[in-house]
Amino acid sequence: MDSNIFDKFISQQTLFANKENLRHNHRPTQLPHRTDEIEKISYNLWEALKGHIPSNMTLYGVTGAGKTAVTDYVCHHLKAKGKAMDRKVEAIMVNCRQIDTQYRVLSHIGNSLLEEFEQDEIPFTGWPTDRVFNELIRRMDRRGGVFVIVLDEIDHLVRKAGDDLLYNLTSMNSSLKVARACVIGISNDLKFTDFLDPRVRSRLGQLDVLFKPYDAEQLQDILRQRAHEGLRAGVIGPGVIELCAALAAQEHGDARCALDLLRISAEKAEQGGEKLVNQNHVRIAQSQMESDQITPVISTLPNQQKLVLAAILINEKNGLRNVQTGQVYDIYRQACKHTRQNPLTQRRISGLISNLDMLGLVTARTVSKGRYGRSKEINSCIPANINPEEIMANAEEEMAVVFSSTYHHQTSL
DNA sequence: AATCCACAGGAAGCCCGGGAAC
DNA sequence: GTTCCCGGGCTTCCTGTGGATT
Repeated sequence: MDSNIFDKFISQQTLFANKENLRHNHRPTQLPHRTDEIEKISYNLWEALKGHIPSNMTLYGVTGAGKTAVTDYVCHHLKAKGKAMDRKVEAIMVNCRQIDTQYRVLSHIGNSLLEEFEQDEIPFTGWPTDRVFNELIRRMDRRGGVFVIVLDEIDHLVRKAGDDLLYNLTSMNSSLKVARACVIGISNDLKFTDFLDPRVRSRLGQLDVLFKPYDAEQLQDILRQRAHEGLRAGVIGPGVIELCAALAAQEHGDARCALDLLRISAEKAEQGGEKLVNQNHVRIAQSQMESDQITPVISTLPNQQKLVLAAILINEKNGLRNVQTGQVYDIYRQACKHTRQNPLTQRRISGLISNLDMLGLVTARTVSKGRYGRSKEINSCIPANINPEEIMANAEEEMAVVFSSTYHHQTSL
């Protein structure tokens, strides 16, 4: 008798009706508590269907407040209506966290406009940026119609690469002969326009939409609606939705987080062969999510970054909190000596620490200690249920040796 | 009020690897 | 080949700074 390792999963009954519906990047049929925002955005984009140029927009709000989902939803409807009305309307969404330089954004948009018969992709490097820009203009004109360019996580790009891109994109209409374009910027940071050139600021901020974070009750509605589409009827135990919503509400009302919690909880219940998702599954899901977020980030860190992180953790293991940059640098130098590497400069390490801060692995607050200088107070934010040594060990063997030897060498002092 | 610590963080420039164009 | 451009990692040099101490 053949037995296959997958057989047991086939016979196991699933709690999901359609798991996709519980993913945060899924486009649901409706978005509860966002009717006003949808109304504002769609009213503006309605211009595109009339062949006019819609105003540029900026959407603000914390992560998981539904900015991306709403935009995606509206753009989807816009394109569908454009097709139905035989109007040329194109919406292009770019995530500026992944595509985070001017060159890459322009070439990405340009390449998404490739006609089927065309082969000439814009190369990922090599061209001068203005040539990429001109090529983009050419392609847009050839296609014609109105283009809605959505730049998600735009604050990230501006911080990193400046506002040249926004300057170029918002003044695009003067270069375009046939086509028309408008820009929608999506930002997690309310004050990101402070970094902008005033001209760009006024052009981009023609229309602002503020997304308030969801409160716990609104999150419950969202979860119920998604659960209705994604899970089988009656598999949710008492208090589960409420708990997911409450936990996510603590995380500044992050709907993305709430959905992940619910989905992973259901997965946990299913793996356990249970017919009902209970609150305990939510707790398990929550702790798994914490480590799932952090583990891959650490293991893919470049070597030097790992060393810096190791230096911070070594301090922490010795019971030192609120460590200063200089202290971290000292330990880092020792670690380099230990592994016979050339240490980088303190200036660079300072930058790497800020980097770790942005990744959420540590917190680095700049504080002034008066006479005793101005520095960063650095603390790790790696949850207790994660063993950093293990993650480092999973990464590269060389690095593991570095880490565990410095780690133990230090702690034994 | 002046001083001064221990850095922060900007600016400029170098070097490298990748690629295009001539 | 040579010469151009982009972007990332890094260094060097630099000016700026909050607030305890003098």
